[in-house]
Amino acid sequence: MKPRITLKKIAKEFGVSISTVSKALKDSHEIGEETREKIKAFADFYHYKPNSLALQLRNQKTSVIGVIIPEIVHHFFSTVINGIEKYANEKGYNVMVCLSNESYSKEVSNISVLTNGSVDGLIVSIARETQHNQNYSHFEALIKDDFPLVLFDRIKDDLACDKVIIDDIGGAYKATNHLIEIGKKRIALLTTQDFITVGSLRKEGYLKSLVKNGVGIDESLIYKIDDKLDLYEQIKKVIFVQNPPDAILAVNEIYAANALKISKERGLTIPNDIAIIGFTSGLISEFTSPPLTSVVQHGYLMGKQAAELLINRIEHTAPKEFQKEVISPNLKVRQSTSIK
Amino acid sequence: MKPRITLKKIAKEFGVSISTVSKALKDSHEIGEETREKIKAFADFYHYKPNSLALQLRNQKTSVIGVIIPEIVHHFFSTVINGIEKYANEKGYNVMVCLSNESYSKEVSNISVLTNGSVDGLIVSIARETQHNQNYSHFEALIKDDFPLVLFDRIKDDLACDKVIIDDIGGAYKATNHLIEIGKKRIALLTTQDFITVGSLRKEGYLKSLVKNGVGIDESLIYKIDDKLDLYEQIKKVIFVQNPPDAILAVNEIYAANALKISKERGLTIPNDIAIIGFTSGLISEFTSPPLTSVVQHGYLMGKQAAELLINRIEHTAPKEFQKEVISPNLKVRQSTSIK
DNA sequence: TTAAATTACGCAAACGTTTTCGTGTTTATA
DNA sequence: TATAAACACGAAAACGTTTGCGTAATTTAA
Repeated sequence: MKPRITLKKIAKEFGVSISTVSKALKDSHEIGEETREKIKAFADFYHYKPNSLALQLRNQKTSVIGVIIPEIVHHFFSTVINGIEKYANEKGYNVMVCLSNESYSKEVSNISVLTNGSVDGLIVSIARETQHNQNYSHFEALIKDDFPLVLFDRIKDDLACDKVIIDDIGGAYKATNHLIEIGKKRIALLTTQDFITVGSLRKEGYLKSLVKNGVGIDESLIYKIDDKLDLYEQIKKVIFVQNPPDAILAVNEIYAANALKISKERGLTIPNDIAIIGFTSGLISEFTSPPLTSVVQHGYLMGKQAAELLINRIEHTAPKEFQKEVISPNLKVRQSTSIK
Repeated sequence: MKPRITLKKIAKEFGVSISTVSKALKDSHEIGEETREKIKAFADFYHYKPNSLALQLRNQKTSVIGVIIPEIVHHFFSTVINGIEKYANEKGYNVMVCLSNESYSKEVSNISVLTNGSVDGLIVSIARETQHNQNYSHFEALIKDDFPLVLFDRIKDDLACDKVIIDDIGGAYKATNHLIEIGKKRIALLTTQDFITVGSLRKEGYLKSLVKNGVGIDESLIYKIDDKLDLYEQIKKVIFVQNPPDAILAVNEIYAANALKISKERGLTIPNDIAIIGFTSGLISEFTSPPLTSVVQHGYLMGKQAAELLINRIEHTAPKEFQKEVISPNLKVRQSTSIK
């Protein structure tokens, strides 16, 4: 790479000092008109642009936001990033994305690298492994230093920072209510293992609805999918039984789409024999046949809000108390639950 | 945010010079054992970490890679980022992601911001608007300065830089051959407008296959979808005609999934009445019914290769001539083309 | 004609590092 | 005992900016 042009080089060119050049380029009236103009012309010709590292160091501000997410090949997370990027950009910030790949140690090292001065603040969705081993000391250290931090989606409630989450309980509650309204009684829940916060919250909403509607809770209808085992086989065990459920609430799109596929394989008609709802973030639900009724998650809005909270925190325009924004999901009714 | 601890502060604490502290922390034997140990203990206690801005400025190296893509809410692009991030991380680099949103001016400003010293190199997929107005001067400026640059997927052939692309011609060729092999004759092409490179390349592969197999080219079977108009209505015009095509090759997943849906609405059986293949990158094709045969694009590999080319360029371990890597897509045959 | 005001610029510190090259003190060698 | 080597540390430059302050030279006012 060709060496970039600097104030020093321009200064040498005209035999003036660096400060003269700097001021000239900023149209300071301290510098004589003639000098100013020739310096500006020269700088322009060589496309002078101030080195941002130097500026960042001097100003003690990078205008970069770090984002750490478990994975990026996931419609929900990429939507969130989109929201973050959009808002951050409007406010003059850039975005640095790091992936934890659900790994605790990667999350720790990402945080360590990013907080060495490269970013002004951090937006994080916690890795699965971290949620599992419950070790949040890397976050606590940030908080102790008042480092601007926003947690989203996968959060830890007792960490003292801004947060933005989806009302998972409400989403699952709405969805379950809907299934009950269309006459379903034996509603299976396809969820994750307990340590995944969103999974357990959605379960809570599901249970709440059952109770409120006077439908008995049948623990045998609650299936906890283990991500390490074969998905297809696990869901098969839900559907290929003597007396399959008459409805399924799945905590994500993939579970729902597989449930749909397997139900059809078993010859069940949808939604009459079995109705299906999934939490969604992607496009799959739209293109299955029949299309899947879904709890839609507004990732873009989530990203925007997270960025807003963070930037307010960075720029000290936030209230002293930490905020917790809750985003309500919608129920998008499609044919997998519309009984004529 | 609490002020971070610096060499200067440690130096003051012990009444030694900054250089002594720096050397002590690096276990230099220039510093006496006793001084060294107490400095290290102190630094450790206060979690001293060198400020990376300062290091970057001094070393004239950021170890950050800039990535500019048209959009991120797109399975293909997020897969590519995943590949970039993974490889870059292994090599000690971080990734800064910017979105052009298909806009020329946004692309220009992104490049301008990132090349002001914040990144060591750039990986870019060109915005649609740029491809349209054919103004590549912002790239030419980079190239003139020998700024490390890798273009992927949406490239411009005459720019002198490393590139990685998918063999779109080959992919469409394979797909069309496959349709002909299963006995189809009136194969429609659902493509983009001509200025989108990938669209026109895929068209080329399609035509090449028709010619090679002695199937006549019927221009009326080539449909150029306008992204600004309603997608559903445009595809409807392909299928709801007196004599619909007996096969469709769609240049992306969404076109294919919609074609499938509309074909079913019109009462056509798939694949007997009409076979469908799409270029894919996401998960939709897997969950439609029937699942869609697809040309799969290996975004992860593409990202990895782009990162590899770039880092070699940055670290001067690349050959002088620019490389052009071509990735061959696979044909994943599913039921939308399997005639028993 | 002299004092005051203005003009046009340079110096140097600051941001936080690393590293080369001293330099003064102690220890070892002849 | 004189000299050389080893030891332990500091000064300063360099990366590229910005900015408060100082200061010559010139112009203005009295």
